[in-house]
Amino acid sequence: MIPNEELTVEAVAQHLGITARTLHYYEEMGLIEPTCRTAGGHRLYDEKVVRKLEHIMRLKENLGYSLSEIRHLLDVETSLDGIRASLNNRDVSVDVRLRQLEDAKRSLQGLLSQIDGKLENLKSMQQRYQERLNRTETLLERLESQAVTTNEGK
Amino acid sequence: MIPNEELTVEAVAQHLGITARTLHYYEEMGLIEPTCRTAGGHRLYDEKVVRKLEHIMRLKENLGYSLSEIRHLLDVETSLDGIRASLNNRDVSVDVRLRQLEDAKRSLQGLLSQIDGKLENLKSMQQRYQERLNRTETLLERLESQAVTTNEGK
DNA sequence: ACGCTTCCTTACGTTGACGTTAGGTTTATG
DNA sequence: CATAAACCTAACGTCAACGTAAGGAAGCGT
Repeated sequence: MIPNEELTVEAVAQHLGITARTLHYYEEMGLIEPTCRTAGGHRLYDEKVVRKLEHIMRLKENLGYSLSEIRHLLDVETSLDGIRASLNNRDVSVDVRLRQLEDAKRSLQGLLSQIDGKLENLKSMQQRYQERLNRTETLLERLESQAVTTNEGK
Repeated sequence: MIPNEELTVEAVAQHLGITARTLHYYEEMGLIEPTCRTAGGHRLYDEKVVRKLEHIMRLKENLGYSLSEIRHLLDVETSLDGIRASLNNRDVSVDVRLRQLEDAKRSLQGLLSQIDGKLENLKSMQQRYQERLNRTETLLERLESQAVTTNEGK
């Protein structure tokens, strides 16, 4: 994959297994932006947006987040990056940055505790269904051997 | 919690943090059934249904399953229980049972691989956000000490 | 230059999972 | 036994997350 390649909307959509409409919708919702447009107005994306979209899809599919919740999280992340980038900028007061950082911390902690909860739930479900599968497999083997002997008896 | 207690629709809903409408809807979709009705037609549930509902909610919230997917899974589970219960019933042919068992096995394997995938995804997300939180916390501490010294200098 | 595909914007349609009335019945309680 | 609270069925409303269609412009291969 060539870096800085400019991808059309269909290219991105196909790569991610979604549709162009979804990209447009995410743009409407303020989740993504095309990196640039052609003279005629066609959208062009780059690798960075693709990674962001993969991130969005993980948040959706693994945590069941709504698009507005995802937007909030992305805002938190970019806010953090912004603070990091402007650390030696005297124009931003320390107080403002402290508030932003504490908001970000709370958001991240909330997210992490949700992830922890999901992990626990998933592990117990995994165990439960693994046991069920094991029982099913032993039962299946018993019935298979029974079917064989039945056929042999013919 | 007294076993075999008969719970009204509101009691169940409150216990689970959902609404009566949701219970009715799940009944419409074939996910649950009240264990019985009063003479006047009011629904009554027992502990078993409550556990089933908790199971349903886990499938929804942790795996993002739709109600029809959940219905399918529940059907598989009851089918398995049915086979187990009628093992010494000669009326059911071995062939039929074998097919049902193999279907069930496939469904369970699919579910388990989905769970595995989610677990992996969640773990990597957990790591990513944990690192982000750590960086945020160290940054916060740095800024806090900075704010303190600034105030001291006044 | 021309045809075909891709993309644009705008706008209405759809689907799942409930929420919300409405009008009438049942059940619990003083 | 009356009456308020909970419940019933049936039906329409809602919201997020897209799907789909229309009419026109842009890109591109030859």
